[in-house]
Amino acid sequence: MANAPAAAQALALLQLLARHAEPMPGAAIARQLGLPRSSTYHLLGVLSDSGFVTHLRDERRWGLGVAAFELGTAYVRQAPLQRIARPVLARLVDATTHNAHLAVLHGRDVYYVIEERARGRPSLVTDVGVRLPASVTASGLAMLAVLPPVQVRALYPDRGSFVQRNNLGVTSLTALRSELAQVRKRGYAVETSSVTTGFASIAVAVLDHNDRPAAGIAVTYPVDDAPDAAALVDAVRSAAAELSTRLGRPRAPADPR
Amino acid sequence: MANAPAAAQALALLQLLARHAEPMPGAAIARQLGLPRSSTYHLLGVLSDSGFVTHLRDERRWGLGVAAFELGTAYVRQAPLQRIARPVLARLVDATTHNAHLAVLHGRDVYYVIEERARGRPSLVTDVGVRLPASVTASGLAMLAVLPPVQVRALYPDRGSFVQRNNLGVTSLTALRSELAQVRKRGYAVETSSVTTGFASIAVAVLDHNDRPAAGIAVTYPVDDAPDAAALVDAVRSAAAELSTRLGRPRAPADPR
DNA sequence: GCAGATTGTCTCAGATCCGAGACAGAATCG
DNA sequence: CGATTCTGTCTCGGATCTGAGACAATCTGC
Repeated sequence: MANAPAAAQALALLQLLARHAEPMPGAAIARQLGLPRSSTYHLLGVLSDSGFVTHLRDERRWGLGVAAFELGTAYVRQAPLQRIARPVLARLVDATTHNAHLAVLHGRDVYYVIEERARGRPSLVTDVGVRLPASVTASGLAMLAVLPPVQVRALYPDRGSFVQRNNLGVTSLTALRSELAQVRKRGYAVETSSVTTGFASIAVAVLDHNDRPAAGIAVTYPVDDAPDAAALVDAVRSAAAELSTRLGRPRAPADPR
Repeated sequence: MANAPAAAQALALLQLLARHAEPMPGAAIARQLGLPRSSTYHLLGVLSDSGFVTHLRDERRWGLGVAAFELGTAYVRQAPLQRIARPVLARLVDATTHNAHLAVLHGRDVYYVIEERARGRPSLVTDVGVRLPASVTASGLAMLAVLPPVQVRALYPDRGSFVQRNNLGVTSLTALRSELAQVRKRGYAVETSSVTTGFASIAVAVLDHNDRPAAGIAVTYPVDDAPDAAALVDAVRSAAAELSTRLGRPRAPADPR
């Protein structure tokens, strides 16, 4: 399918603004998008007419507008991912008898969108609406592992970007990269006690049709249970593959060697 | 400025999806946007490639994607409106000695993005992050009053759309329209005790360069204080005009006759 | 206060896109 | 089970856009 280049550029502009902590000057937007200045101001005009972008005239900068906010909250309300994921997680919970959850990557955080509790299992901190640092969660590591390295680097520019939890979790980009290499090698991510002391998680990324992480799916079990990890891995992987397929990805994630 | 029609259409598509409670079939999207089917699938392709839209293949529907979510939360994080509004609200609080807040319209709710407390005044329910039904708040009424009537009707399709608070607030579209007509006539909105018993608010909409409500700005005072309402109205109106100008609107809102 | 830099607007023609409609596959209906 | 409808993909030429660069206004630095 051919592109609608102006549409793609407008979306890229929005994503550029979303990645920055502050509104940006028009020329910086053009530069970072690699667009002619006239085309950029053209797009900014279209985006501001529809409310996606706000021109802060006195600061001579451009930032996201209320329509961007509305889009984000409509996503949460409409919950397209959850609609198809909920039955998948319900089956995963039934099959494994452990809690399962679904999270989306959100900057350096994960944001939990489904928490499915197994019968007789305790509620966990990974409840819907909660955010946790991606680098200390299995879901987060699974998703980070399938991002291009430059994007991981952009997320973690310095040691100050890292947050630990329960005194656990990597604290440098080198350590993170090493961790992510292991995730890729295994085909799944794990964490033990860094989210909830005494609990461990196994997670796999759910990939969209462009092989980007749409979500991470995980099960959490008490360390003392010592369950059949290989069986859990298979179950989580199957669930992730099913979700990917339903999101339009042509095939399941490659099995590890 | 001429249009980039594909960009504008892509944004319109996103807003259409945001307005619907559920993902939509491709042909329905085309129909409601008044676009040729091939152009619509074209745009859906661009939008799904960038993650703004998700194709739910089994349901044969299209819904918002994770990139939409990221945009919304980037808006909240970046807070372009708050950046320029905060000093304006601080001055408003100083000048009036009452609490002031800023809210954005969000479907049938208002969402509070700034709460500026005056010295010696109590904290109110209208704290940052809180949502309240627009029809029971002064800020909400002020913003609804500047929406086109068809948009107001779309927000409130039936009596079930209305929510009261403290047994106050309109409960029908006819009553709402009447209320909004009064808001327009006065040039500001008021509510008494429908948000917090014993407190009243005066609000004015902050308009963007297309005369759409970017936010509502309000002061809240105890009813028993019986402050100089005309002075409060002037102060709120000035603050709203200042914000509108900084958002690129050419002139302040017209004074009422 | 002035020169230079930056921001934002505008023009218009060569380059490129958009969309009517054909087509194929899948789902629905009787 | 076959007909009909719906979904999604694809082609290609007439219609329209994109972007180089000129210009004006504003800001910054000296």
